[in-house]
Amino acid sequence: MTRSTSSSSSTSNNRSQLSSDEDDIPLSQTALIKNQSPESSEQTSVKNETDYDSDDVLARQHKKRKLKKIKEEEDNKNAALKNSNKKRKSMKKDELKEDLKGEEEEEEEDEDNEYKWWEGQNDDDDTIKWHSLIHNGVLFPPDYNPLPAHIKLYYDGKPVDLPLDAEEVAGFYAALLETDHGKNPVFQKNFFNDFLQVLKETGGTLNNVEIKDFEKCDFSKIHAFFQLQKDQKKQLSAQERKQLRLEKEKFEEPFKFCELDGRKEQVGNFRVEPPDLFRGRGAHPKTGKLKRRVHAEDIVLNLSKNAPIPPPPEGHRWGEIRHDNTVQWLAMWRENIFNSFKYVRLAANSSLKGQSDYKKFEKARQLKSHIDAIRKDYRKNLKSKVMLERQKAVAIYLIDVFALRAGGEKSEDEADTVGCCSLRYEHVTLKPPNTVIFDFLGKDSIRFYQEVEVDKQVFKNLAIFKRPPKQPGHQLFDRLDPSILNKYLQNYMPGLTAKVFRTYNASKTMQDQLDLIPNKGSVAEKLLKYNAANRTVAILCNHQRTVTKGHALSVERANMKIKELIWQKIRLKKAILQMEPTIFEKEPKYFKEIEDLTKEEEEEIHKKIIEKENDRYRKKFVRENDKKKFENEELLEEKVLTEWLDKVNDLKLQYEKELKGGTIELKPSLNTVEKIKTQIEKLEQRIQISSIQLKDKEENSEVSLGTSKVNYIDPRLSVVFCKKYNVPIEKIFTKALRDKFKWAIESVDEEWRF
DNA sequence: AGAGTGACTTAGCAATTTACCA
DNA sequence: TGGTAAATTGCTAAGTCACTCT
Repeated sequence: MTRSTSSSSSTSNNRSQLSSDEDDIPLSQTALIKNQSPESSEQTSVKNETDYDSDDVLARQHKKRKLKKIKEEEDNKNAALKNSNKKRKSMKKDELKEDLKGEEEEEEEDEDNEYKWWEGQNDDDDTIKWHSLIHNGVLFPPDYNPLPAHIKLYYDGKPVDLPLDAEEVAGFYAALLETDHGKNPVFQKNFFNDFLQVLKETGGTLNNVEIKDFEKCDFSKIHAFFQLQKDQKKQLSAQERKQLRLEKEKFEEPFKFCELDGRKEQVGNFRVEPPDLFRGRGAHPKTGKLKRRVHAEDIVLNLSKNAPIPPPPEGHRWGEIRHDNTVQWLAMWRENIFNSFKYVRLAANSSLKGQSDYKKFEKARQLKSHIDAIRKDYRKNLKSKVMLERQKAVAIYLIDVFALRAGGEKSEDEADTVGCCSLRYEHVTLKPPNTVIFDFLGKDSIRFYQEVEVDKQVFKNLAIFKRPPKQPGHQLFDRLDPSILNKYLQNYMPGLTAKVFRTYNASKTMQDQLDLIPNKGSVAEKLLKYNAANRTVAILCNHQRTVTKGHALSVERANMKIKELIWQKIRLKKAILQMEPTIFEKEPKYFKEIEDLTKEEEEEIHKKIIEKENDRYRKKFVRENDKKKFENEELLEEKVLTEWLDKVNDLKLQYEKELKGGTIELKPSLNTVEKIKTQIEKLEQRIQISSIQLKDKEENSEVSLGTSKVNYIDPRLSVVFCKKYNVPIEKIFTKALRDKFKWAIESVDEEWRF
């Protein structure tokens, strides 16, 4: 038996795990046999022994026992899945949709058959990442779709005919014309250089227009065309959208999953990055450069020795086929901006990623039993006679207390950002007696600005590190780099590095914050407290986000809404007094707030409401007529609108009357004091809720909670919180996060602590 | 030890989907 | 029931850190 036949048949043993396709073709064979009917491919499957790639016999035997159990379970599942596939084949398309929906729910029930790596004993050796790996390669972006003939670049007012490859690049820029990137001179320069280069490679313009000057290029027609396309896409009906989405999904299906050690697992970024202009963050010297198209020839595939090799696109061949089971990636290529690698890897919910994640948090927890010694040592070493030791001590202090990153050296052609070890003179300002102002750009050019009080000795040391001849531009920690620091840290604990401190302090902070939350109140209230704890961590880690462009406006609106609610409440209270003036003596407190609303404020609110109402009716008028026009019905007359607006005017007059102390007219149903009071209570609740939401919104506007939730906070903390406080996990983890953190959700009890 | 490489995690923003409100 | 805002996911840039080679 040859190697390749042995592989395809051995994998067919496991294909029940992979029957994601509508038809029955196992993944391993779709790669081999194209356009073959399901029936015939089914017949080609032959039973075979498990066939691992590893030449390491010991490792093989070691794993065999574990896998055997899994295989048995798979076989059980096999029968069930086959049935469901048969059922599907006999169904019509629209029935299929329903069925797919139902099946997703079934998946949850199916979980007994799933591989739960966290339930077995975990072996520490993770140099071998897999024993068998089968996948369908990568999904390439579509070929360039040329512009219509009449859409062109203009140079100095003249239309330019570009070779397709150059047109594509021009299009990349045109798409960004109105964005910050498009307006950035460095971006423009880098783009233009590469654009000219491509133009040269493709033989220049087709109508002898010589392009020399960026300023003379007019991309606006291309830009407008893209805009039009976007708008048209928006116009699509819900059904058309769904159709497109389904088609896309079907197309992607073969790439979404792979087979890892016989199990079906999700692939993360199976799509090859499309060509585009490089969008560097911050002041990036290379921003705007052309990121070139990646072809099969550029790609290295990594899979089992005897796995079928997925067919490359027609007319192409793969760059290389590799069989390296010490790495997690399925495919990789070199990009042309930095000559670095891009990888296709497994999804966050995969067993490999899950295990790394688990190990990361366990490593951080391990730090608990060393942190006291480490802190004691760095306090002592702050006074060391040896400069290197002092620098280490201060650096670890900063990393521990302010959650700084390690701060590796960066090259000239990257954005100028720093971390702890790469801090420079100008990033730290000392304000006696012991205040330090940090001001620098960190990862992603996010500003780190903090004015803080530090340990006296740390302050002294920073002053020493800044002493002449040091001046702006010089390294603060001139004896240090992350590798020296990390080597030192390993003395305390194997695997201890600077980044472990971030994980440790983030999770520790979260635990402490959660401990402070009282177990009472509504779910909404508890969630708010959870988010507040989450926010503490995000602030510690300096996780920011740019305020959305509509933020100010939306805060404004929320404020207005609250004011309006308060006004409504006061109006009702006034109405009560009009109804029964004597009631005031009984509860003066209840009516006291009426005075809080000034005439001016009330007038303002009236104005806003009237504006809003007018607006609403005008929009309604337009909308209904649009609809009638579309359905060829008779249009509403202008008169109708006038009638509506007259009604609003009546309201306006009524308010004006009220403002002068006139009778408040309420809905007929609000005819007793009791009923009005109930209404007031409802309003109060709404005011309460809206105020809390607004506060949350404002406090969160510049803080990104997601990053710490995804990367730093041990998910088991959140799971325990949910269990103890009776909060549904769905309120805290999205579907994607529940999948990613399944190991945490299923492995923890209420007593667990970080 | 120092540069260079390779593989992995962490990061914010854009695009897309869902929820919500009148 | 459509339009808007919030939530979620997708994308890929930008870090960290181990390892290799000299």
